[in-house]
Amino acid sequence: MTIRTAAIRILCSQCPLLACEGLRPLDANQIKFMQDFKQGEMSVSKGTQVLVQGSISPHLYTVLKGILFRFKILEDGRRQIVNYVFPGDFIGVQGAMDDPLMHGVEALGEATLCVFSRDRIIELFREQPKLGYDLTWLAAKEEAALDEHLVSIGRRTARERIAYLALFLITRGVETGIVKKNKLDISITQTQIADTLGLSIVHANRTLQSLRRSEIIEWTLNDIRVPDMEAARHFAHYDHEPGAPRPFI
Amino acid sequence: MTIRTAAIRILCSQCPLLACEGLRPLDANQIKFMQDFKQGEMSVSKGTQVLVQGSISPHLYTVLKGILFRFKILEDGRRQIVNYVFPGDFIGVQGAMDDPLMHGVEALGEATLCVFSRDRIIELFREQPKLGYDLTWLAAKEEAALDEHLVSIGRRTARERIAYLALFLITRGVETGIVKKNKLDISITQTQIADTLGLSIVHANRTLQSLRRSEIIEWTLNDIRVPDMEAARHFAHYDHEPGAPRPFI
DNA sequence: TTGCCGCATTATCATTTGATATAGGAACAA
DNA sequence: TTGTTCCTATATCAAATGATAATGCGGCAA
Repeated sequence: MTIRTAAIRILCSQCPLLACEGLRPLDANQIKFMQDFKQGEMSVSKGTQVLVQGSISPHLYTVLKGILFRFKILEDGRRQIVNYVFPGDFIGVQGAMDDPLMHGVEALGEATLCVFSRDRIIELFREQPKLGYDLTWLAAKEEAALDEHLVSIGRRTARERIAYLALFLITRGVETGIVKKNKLDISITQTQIADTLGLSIVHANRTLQSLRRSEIIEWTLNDIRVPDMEAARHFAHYDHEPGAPRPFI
Repeated sequence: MTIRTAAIRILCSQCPLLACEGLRPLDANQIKFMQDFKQGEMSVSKGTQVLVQGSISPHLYTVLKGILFRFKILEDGRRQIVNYVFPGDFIGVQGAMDDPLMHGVEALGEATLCVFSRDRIIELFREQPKLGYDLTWLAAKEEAALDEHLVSIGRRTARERIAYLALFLITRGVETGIVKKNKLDISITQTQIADTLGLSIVHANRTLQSLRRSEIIEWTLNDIRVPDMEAARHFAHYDHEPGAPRPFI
């Protein structure tokens, strides 16, 4: 659990996301604006909570590197992971602009984030309408992902759910250009899988093994492998393919 | 299943939403802009699909009157209702700006909608940055609602889920000013409740009756009644209260 | 090395939830 | 009136999932 905040070391013109296949790069003018808008950087280690449920955060973030997850906790400790956060994603808006955060965000591994000031967000809408539009676009995508998660938990069987999650994560990886085709290096525990899909940990384990034996999904602490993407998509009733390049700010 | 599209009869300056308690009214300048932006109106009857999953819709809508729901269907017919849509809500953005819709929207009863052209949405961001910001705000609220639904389906028991949904709907009703305190006139079938909460219809029925006997929730085809809101919130582990006025466009 | 801790695994048993079938009431149209 | 259709309600049985407990293994720090 380490947090290292830093002054600006990475110039926006050198932003690693600009080179990221799957992400739509900003134009020169936008980069100039963002350079001024950018407040700092933050590097965190595995397990660090970047945003804490119930706190009020004056910051918004864009993920530069690493994968994180968003979650909610009930007072009695039950946890639900609501989505995963990939490079290029923007976090901190969800829920409300000023109120205490209704969810937390934790890093799955090493991650670095770009820090913005919440107060200044309206400037972005005024001075860079296209970026404002892009923010709405990203929010719409997030909604679409949450919709799909709801279908999974609500209507898919345990085996379908796990296959769905594997496909979802790999597809997100492809979309952000951090992975090639059918294998994603990502460190997710079975407890986290269970908390994502509304299963008990024991049942998640059972189901994982069943899928392994059926050679549909190979999922370890280190990576997810899908031998036959098409077959898995059919099995999970999930035929989402990587789409248009995602904007980011 | 009736759809009546009409030329503009309601001037934006007379928009029923302006008088709606719980919604934050537009200023004169914004109203003028929206009047030009508005393309028409649409009235639909109970059961009508306003947006059809898989189709490409050239329109976006603001709900003027009535309650609708968003849902997704798998090829084999399994349905998941992902959220409910109240007056002041903006629909059609979720999922993507150009691609085929990944969800449908159906009216729970009589409803009327304000119609906008999808192509022109970028104009709104350019000319009315504050309204663009409001759209993002609404999207953030939608995400927060979906997060909460995920917690319900994933981690709440069947009884908690139904209590949660009752509270959620009543609170939404209060927020948009269409209801007073602990009773909401809304026509939802048990099948729809089941499809919202990831339950079978039989189990939804069982649970509904159990909650009725416990005097926690009274839910009929015509309305939802919660005798003791505080007790119900405690029971469902859901303590969301109506918040700041919602913007709309 | 030793001991601790996080994670995966397995077994056994209890509980929740789903599937199927059937019936009754209300609304509505021929 | 009769015959639909939609919705709620109930019963019975089967299947999926959860709870609890115990084991093993690898990493890591004292």
